[in-house]
Amino acid sequence: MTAADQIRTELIRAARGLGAPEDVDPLMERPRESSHGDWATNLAMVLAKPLKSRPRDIAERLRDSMSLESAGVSKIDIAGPGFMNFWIDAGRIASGLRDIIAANESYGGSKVGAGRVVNVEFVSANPTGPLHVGHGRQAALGDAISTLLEVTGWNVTREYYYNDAGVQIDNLAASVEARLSELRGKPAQVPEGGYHGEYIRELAERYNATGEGLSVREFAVRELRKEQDLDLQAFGVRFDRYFLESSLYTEGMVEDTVRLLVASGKTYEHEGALWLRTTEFGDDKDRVMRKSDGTYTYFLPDVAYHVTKWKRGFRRAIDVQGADHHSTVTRVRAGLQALNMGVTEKYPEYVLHQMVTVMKHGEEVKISKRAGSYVTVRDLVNEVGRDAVRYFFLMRKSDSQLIFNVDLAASQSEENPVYYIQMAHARMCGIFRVGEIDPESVSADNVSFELLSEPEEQELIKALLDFPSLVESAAETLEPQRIATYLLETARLAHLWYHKHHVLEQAEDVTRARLVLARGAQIVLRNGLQILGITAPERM
RNA sequence: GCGCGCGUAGCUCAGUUGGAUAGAGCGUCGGCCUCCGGAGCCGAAGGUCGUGGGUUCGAGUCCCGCCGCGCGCACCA
Repeated sequence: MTAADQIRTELIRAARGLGAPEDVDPLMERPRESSHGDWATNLAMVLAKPLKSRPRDIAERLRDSMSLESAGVSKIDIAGPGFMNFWIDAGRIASGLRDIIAANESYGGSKVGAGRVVNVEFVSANPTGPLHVGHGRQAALGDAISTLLEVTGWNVTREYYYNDAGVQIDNLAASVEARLSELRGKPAQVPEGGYHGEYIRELAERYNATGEGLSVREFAVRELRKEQDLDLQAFGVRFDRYFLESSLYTEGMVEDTVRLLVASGKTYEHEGALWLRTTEFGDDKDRVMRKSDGTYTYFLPDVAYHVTKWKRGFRRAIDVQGADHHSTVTRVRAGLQALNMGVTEKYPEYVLHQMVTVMKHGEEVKISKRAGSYVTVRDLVNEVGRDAVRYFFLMRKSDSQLIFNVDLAASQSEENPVYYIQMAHARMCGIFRVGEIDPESVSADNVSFELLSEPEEQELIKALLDFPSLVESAAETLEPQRIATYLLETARLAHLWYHKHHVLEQAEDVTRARLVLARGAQIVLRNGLQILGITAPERM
């Protein structure tokens, strides 16, 4: 049990003694000001109303009835409007390192997910061209969110939905056919809404050379799926399942969904089209399901697809998408509600991300050679490396626009946050290498933790001990950028400590204690990077 | 026009889900340093948190109006 947990328990006991409600749940927080102690609670202010007393009076009575020697509390102050500030012995704080060493790879994780299943769908690009930077942001986000859920005890399925049916694929096929026709000496126009990138020409050439007995359409989709898989591999993202939109048609799920929606009475015919009353579920206008030409709009297969998620047992599903798709949110949910099959209202959850702008030498980069009108994920990975691309995509919260500074991402200097964090980890490894010590052999037994009392040591240790609660809140809010920010700050503290205090060649008990701290920092930095899908090199 | 998102230091952005005197990096100014692993370290200046109201012990954070920017408003995805 951590010192904070002990204080909390004791606070609850004391508060009940004063007649506080049964469900009293004190909030423990770390004051940002060090003169406010190591832990603080606002409990006395919260209790002011129910107990009909002044916060400061309540705080005093709480203090008087608490016994906190075993938690290592050395002082309690009452400050401001009624905050209670707790000071903990330096040695007691440092002894928390024991948990880090013991947990090792699993430090930071928890079991709050309790093994429940969750489906995380991301990237889901149309197989109509190479992946662009927006897909890259989704890949980094989706993968990090998945890992966050995994380390907090969820059973995650990473899923990719291929829109391999519908109008965009028709456009793709027509575009390739136009280039093919050119190759064969008959000039042709790429159709309206078609694709113009260099890769379309390449596809036509390859089809012309081999073709392999496939239609242009089949060939193009197959080749582009292969290419997207290579992009994702280069980025280090793996999926557990690929779901093909076309299978929804071939297995009759689209038809089933239409039938069930009609049966629900939430549909009507108008001007030859079939509409769904999505306005009954919060949409601003009703939506067409089946067009007057008999084909379906995209949103119907989307609903059918999410029905399969529900039927496959996923009571929780998360979709990571670009914010330009945000209008699908109410529609898909409305469709699921209209089916009246018990799907929860907020199903699926959405993580929407804003646009990515790529900057190089102070100017916006808009085109790639192969894709023509946009920058691809592979361009970025080739230029700055996988780790930097991952970090830069994850350093901002998803609903902020993101400027990707290629020059900074590529630089091998401490101004580059990825390099800075990895360097901190490598430095910790360097201590063990120079000292010829196997880090796995570092033990917290018989260590004099009170020797880790330098301010830089205490700051670093507190940051390391905050890691598990940070991971939990990042997982709960689906916000990996919190991990990115935390790692940068923790790396800074590790660098500061490293510069000021030497580990090796000190008095033996000092060296032993500091090795435990170096080991703790190494573990936390490594585990944090792992959540973001970034490597933790041992030397740089 | 309607919907969603964003607006925090000169620049790029954090802000633990409502807490105390709003933080970091870069840049600027001043001063040290050459250290297990590399130009690193210390300090200073810099703010009406877009704006006007509201909610309460307490608001950058929640609610409403306005301004600015982005995205979306198809029988496209």
